[in-house]
Amino acid sequence: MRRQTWQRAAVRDALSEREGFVSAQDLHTALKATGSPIGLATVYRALADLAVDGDADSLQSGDGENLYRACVSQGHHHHLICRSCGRTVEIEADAIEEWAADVAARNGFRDPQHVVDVFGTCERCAAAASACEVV
Amino acid sequence: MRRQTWQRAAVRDALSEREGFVSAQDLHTALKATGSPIGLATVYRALADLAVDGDADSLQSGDGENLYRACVSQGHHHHLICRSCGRTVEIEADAIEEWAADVAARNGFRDPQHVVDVFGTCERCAAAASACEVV
DNA sequence: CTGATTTTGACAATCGTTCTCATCTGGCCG
DNA sequence: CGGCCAGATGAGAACGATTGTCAAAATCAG
Repeated sequence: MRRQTWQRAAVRDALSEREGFVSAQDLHTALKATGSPIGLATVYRALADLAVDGDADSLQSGDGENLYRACVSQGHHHHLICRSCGRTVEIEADAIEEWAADVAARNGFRDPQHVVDVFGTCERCAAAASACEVV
Repeated sequence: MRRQTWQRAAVRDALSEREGFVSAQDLHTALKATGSPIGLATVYRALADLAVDGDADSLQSGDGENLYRACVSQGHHHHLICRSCGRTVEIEADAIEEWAADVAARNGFRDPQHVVDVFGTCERCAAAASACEVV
């Protein structure tokens, strides 16, 4: 049975306060900053649990970190992620689901799962970045 | 300028002998097994170079490893990967490219990049696995 | 061949994550 | 209410993949 502890609640709350994906380390740092004596290992465990329960989404950043995000829609969906600020838009695409299933089936693969995420630079960051670029 | 060394060639060859994705560590082990005194750091560097040059594809496995694979088609494409044996099928999907670009544009995101990979269990492995399952 | 420059490789360092284990605690039962 | 016990916690060690360091070796242009 899964127990109700203030640590889990703290992790869940901290996660839902963020707009985009956060790393476990960041979340731990943030929690510590608020005075929580929560342990790093606990944050990892809580996040893993949330991900399993479908309350959070996880993906791996390019540099070997696991990122987590509180999920609004419970079902299967994908993300459009700003590579600069981490802001995230949830997207649904039945067409993709079908395509993936179809491709898998056509090649004799069973139990298709897919990783579909789109990265980009959101308007806000694109504007900020172009101001700095040495064009 | 990039110099031509037997180590790079060895890595490239070892990579193209494999049918699916391999981790840097595996490749290093395999090379060592053939008697090469090649160093681990060198394998990592060679793989990173290959990936940059477009001669190899890289992706991250679920458990924090970078996997590499010699690429047949040079252009942009995706993969259908057997989660059990690592066998890989290259797939192209213009529809996906368009969809990704469209989604990005509709949400005001610039420079869309996407991660689209399908994992499954290939026929061979599915057969092998079902034989073991405690149904 | 020679010299400049890149590459190599052994090993240490780093970084994210997981494990260990003693301790604590939530939730259920009497 | 009090006790019990499996599950949860946390400090720190352990771990595994990757990257950095730096002297020695190898490559290539002239």
